[in-house]
Amino acid sequence: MTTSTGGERRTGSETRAEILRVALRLFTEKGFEATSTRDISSALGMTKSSLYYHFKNKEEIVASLMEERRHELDDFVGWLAAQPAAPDLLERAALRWVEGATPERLQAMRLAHANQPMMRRLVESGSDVRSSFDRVIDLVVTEGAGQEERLLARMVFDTIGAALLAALGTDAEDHAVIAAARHASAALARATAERRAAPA
Amino acid sequence: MTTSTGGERRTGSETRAEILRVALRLFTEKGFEATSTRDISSALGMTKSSLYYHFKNKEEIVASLMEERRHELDDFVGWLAAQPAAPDLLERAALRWVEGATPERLQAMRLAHANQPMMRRLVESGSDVRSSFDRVIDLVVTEGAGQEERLLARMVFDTIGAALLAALGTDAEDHAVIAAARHASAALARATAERRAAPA
DNA sequence: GTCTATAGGTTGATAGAC
DNA sequence: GTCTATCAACCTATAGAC
Repeated sequence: MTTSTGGERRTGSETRAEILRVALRLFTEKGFEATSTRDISSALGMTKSSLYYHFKNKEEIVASLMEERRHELDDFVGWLAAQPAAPDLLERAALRWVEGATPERLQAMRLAHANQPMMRRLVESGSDVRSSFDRVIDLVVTEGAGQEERLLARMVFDTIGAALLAALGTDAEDHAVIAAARHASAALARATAERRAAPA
Repeated sequence: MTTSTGGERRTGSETRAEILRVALRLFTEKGFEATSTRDISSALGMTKSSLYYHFKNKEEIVASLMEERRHELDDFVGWLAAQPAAPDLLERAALRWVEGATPERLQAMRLAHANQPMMRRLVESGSDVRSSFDRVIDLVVTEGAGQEERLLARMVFDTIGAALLAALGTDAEDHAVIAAARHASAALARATAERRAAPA
């Protein structure tokens, strides 16, 4: 068992993972720009320079953090693309996405929320989480859908994000966040389906 | 008509408002820490020093930005406290809150979302938007409600936040965001009411 | 792999002239 | 009210010894 407060012995290959763990916490709590490389290294009991042995620069740390979570979404897109069209596809898919949430995904979302401007920069420079989400929406929305319908579909999928937002500053635990999100996804998806069946 | 790109003459009393307008845009786009006082001043066609005539420091600019929006929430709490208890109070109150959204409020929320860590610091140092929201939830939730019920009530009220999150990186306009939020609030509130009537 | 030392630059903020 | 000039503090990142 190693701690992040320094002093413990580390085997070489664990160091990178520990840097990521500490950086994730600090970037989420204080923000990317407000967290210096010194903050990270001293929390680990090492010097700034050692960080640069494991990562090319500061941005690569956060990029690595996000890439870990990237595959989950791609896998989900693969599954979704293989599903036959059906009226309840939106609800089924959203629930699958929400219920598949792991603690790691929640933490990554907290990181992204706490650092929106830097995530935008990261997207512009290559790594792309959001365009994969565009695909999800395309697959789940009726053809020729308008701005508002697409927005609502996004909300059905991102109830975890919404729940995390609502939980900010409270002591709500992960399981409560996920339970609330599942509830919200189901309610929103059903309301959307009813609206399709009987449009105004 | 004055522009933010500099060169135009300004009367003295307008300067403060213009600084706020430009800072709001930059803090939202690039983030508080990534926006230097030089960025703000040069966007206005003045020097950094002039900024410090109008504001004590950088943080006071963003504090001033948030305080502008503060009264809206307090007014709402006043209205809500005067309402008699009723089964549909949650839905009515949430819809009132969502439909009363102004473009200024949306922008302030975008600012807050884009700068979560600095907003937390700001809360810790006095100004308090979130504790007012606690009062809203207290007034709208059944007595002795658990973590999850409170979280869901928060989500019913913060569908604008959720819609803004879903709209990130898209070209969705304010009216579409509000329309989606209204729809979501109604659906979530109704589902919550049904659940109360027939608990699992 | 981790260290010391340091380069090279930006930042928020102040003093004081006009 | 706005300017010029300046500062100390801090930052990311690299070079090179061990």
